[in-house]
Amino acid sequence: MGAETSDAPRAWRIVLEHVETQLLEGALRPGDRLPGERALSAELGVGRSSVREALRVLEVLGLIRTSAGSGPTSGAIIIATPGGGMSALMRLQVAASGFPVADIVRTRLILESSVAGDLAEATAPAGAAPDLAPAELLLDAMDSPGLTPTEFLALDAAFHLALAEASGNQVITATMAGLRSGIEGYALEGVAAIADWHATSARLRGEHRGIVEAIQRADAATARTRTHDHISGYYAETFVDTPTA
Amino acid sequence: MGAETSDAPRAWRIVLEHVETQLLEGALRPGDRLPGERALSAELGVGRSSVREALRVLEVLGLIRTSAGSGPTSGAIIIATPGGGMSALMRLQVAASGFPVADIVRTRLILESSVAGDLAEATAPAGAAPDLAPAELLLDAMDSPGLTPTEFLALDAAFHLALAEASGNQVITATMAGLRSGIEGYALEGVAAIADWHATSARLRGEHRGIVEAIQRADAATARTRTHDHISGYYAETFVDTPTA
DNA sequence: CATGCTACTGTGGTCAGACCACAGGCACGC
DNA sequence: GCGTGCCTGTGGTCTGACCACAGTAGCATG
Repeated sequence: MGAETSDAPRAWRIVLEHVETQLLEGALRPGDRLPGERALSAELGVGRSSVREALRVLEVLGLIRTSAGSGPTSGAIIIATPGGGMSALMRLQVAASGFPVADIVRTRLILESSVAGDLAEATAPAGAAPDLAPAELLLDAMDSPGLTPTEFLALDAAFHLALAEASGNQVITATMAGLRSGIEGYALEGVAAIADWHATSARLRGEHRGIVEAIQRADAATARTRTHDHISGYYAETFVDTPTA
Repeated sequence: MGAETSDAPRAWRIVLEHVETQLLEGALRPGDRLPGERALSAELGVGRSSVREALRVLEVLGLIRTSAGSGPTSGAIIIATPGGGMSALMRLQVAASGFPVADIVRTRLILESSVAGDLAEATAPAGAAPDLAPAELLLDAMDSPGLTPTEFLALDAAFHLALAEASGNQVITATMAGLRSGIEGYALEGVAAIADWHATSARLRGEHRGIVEAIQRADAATARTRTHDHISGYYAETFVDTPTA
């Protein structure tokens, strides 16, 4: 059977909307399994290839996880891991010149400063402090001598992400993961532009400690400015044209 | 030919990475046409269905636009419209409970307050003011009596987006478009929870004017707090549990 | 009766081939 | 010179086939 004769929205979109509807109705929840591709195909009256195109989209967007074989863990399972989809989106948009790197950095500045400030404010009432342990573990790991710049940057990224996670805001966490992915390539290139990596990494480590310290001291204003300066300082060192806003 | 025997990453991913590489190398730029599906299939040694799965992903992510027929506008053309992909991602993640609505609202709060403040700061040096005309046109449109709540909310969303666009940050613009899409359904439901829509819409209109006024007065602090209060106030009215942070 | 192995079944992954609708370009006829 | 219709190439879709994989049920064996 060829293309639909009448109005016919694209077949794969039918599948996508069907899944979205099921999700909204609560008929499908994280952890549930989708019907098999062949079943979905028959149920919706579209070809299996169209079903697969829709599933591929859902997979890239971090909505489902697919695995072959049989048993309860096989098939397409609803998950909700926004980080992956966000990363793919940002990476490709940067590659396609849709997202200027400077805009990504500016957005990081806004988001991360805010996260640090909120974390500090949440620390105010003693006892209700957010959990910074994961972030501090990463700081310790970054102190280990002999790290290559690449390894260091990976830990650096993980540290910033750990702060976002500590804030408990999943949207911000996923967005930051995506932003970071989008400029990962540039960050690695930027290392080459740094004259004295040893000095720079030492400074970065110190700044990280300073941010955590300000948060734990419940000093929101300092946490914000230190975060801001930390990020803009790094990009000022690696890029010629860096946003200062 | 069936599934690959050896390690073989999934075929569609090969296509995706191929396009991404071409993009990064500059071999493919916005406006360019991708090779036809059949050509790509032959070139990369994968089936056409696999090529299509990859193209579908790129399409949903806002990287390409496809159209049938012949001529220079047919085929898959590189575009970079991040808004669409971001919207799809957010909408589906909310549907799948990956993104709590409260987190989206909190993120809006951060982003939009910051945008308003930056806009005000950019206004400081006379003459270099950002272009708020599109936003003001929307405000005028919102003054028209007889708007249904749905129409009003659409204009409201467009107004907030216009501010983001005025800031010139494409990442923030796209992200805000996505955030908005993610909670669109909730916003519409929320209207029902409002006792006096007439009074509420009048208040919203006034708050919008106030934000623009503060920006034009280059009063960043006021622009920030007014934006913050505007957003959190609206959600406080429509939701029971609204973030106040 | 307990245990280990094997064949089966259902799942996604992939490919090949076919047909359709659509839109531009070209050649022919007027 | 101009208009009309065919031709070709494009995405869009479907069908049918096969493969690799993993769990499971059933059989054979101790």
